[in-house]
Amino acid sequence: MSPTSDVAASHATEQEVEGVDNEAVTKNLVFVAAERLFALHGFQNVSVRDITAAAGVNLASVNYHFGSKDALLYEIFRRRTVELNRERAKKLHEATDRHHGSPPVRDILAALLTPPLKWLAPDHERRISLQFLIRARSEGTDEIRKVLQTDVTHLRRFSDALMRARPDLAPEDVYWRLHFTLGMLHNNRFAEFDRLNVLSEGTTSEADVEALLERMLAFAEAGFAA
Amino acid sequence: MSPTSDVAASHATEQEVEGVDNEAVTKNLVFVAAERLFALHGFQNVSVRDITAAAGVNLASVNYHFGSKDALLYEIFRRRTVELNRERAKKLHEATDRHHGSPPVRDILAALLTPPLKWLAPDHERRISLQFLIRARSEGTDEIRKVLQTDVTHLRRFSDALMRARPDLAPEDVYWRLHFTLGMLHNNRFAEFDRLNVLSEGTTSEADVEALLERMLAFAEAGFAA
DNA sequence: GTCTATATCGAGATAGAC
DNA sequence: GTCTATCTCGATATAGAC
Repeated sequence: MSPTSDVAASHATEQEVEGVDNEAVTKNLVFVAAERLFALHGFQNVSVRDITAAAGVNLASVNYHFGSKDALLYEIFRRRTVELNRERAKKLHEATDRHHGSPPVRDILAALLTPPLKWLAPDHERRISLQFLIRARSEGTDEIRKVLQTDVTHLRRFSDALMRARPDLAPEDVYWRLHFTLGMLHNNRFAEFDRLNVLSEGTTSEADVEALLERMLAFAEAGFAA
Repeated sequence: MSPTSDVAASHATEQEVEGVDNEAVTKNLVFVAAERLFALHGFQNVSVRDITAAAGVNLASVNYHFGSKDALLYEIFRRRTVELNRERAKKLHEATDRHHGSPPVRDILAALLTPPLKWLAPDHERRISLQFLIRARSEGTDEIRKVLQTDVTHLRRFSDALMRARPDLAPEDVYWRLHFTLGMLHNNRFAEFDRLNVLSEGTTSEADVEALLERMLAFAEAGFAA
């Protein structure tokens, strides 16, 4: 059912569909262009003009479709966060089922790290989204930082699971080690990879995300075992 | 030799000294205020007006003493980076002497992590400087990021030492694990601590930097041993 | 709904008085 | 050297034509 398959269809319907589609298309163009530019250059270094120019839409589109530049940033952040955390929760759930209620540390960490690492792959559709999320965490608006601080229910699933896996550890040991693991994850920024590549003279390649995930899991699992 | 110990001294000399001192004082007031505000709120969220108001000096001071807001940021970054890396290099040197040329992994990591962790102490003079440096790493100007990427000689001392300590590891294993360790370090931002405190319901305290250093060293050392 | 033109604001930088 | 007043620019947001 291509748009041209039935040109004789009612004119009114066609206009309606076109209108709705165009609006959705424009809004999405803005969303995607903004996410990309924010991820690459930082929120404050990208103007509404940059965004609309890159998206090939009108300057007023941002305010019309999202209300403000801040609100646009927030909407991107929310959508991608929900998306990422849903993947993580699904993997944690699967691991819990596999192990009849209490998966080992490695499986819990894998549920936490695999989704973002998959997003990091050079050809992955969400590659730029991950960079956006990492940036938003420290460069975002007050509203975003407020959400990050108060909404920790997502993380709690993982700390709870880790405590069940390691009941011998004091809770604060688990929290700190989870903090360290997240630090490793959030350091996966393009700029940091570039720096690492300079240091290693090109021998480290972040393109092989499977290998990188394995390295991170091994490092973090050993840290938890200590 | 306090300034009031010899009020009968030559008037000309006193004026000269006062002039020089006042200039140095003003410049330093700007430097310190800017470092603090940048560290707390981010480079882009702090205006020259904010800085001069906080420092209690004139609006034109930033441009007069530093040339521009960017140049001010750069000067703070350079001074603190040199300061931090000097402490680290000294510790690495001492460890190398202690172990007759090739210190173990733990001592190398301690040389890398102890100086910044000491700075993190609640009553430490450089507490805010560390937050500044962490922020500058991702939020700084292009010039700062360029320096970070090209000047890796400081880091190379540590990767070389680690390779000597673990000649059995492939160089890229060392580079990646160093990258992970630095990720842990750079995650020590106030905002991340706050979030961790919410998650742990106050049981994690970053105020005890000795304990935090020990935790980080144990985690990273285990990661290197894997 | 879309787009142009513009209002409004706040920023960094600076000229010129003292 | 210091400070006030101001220049200039670039930003977001929006009014109003179509």
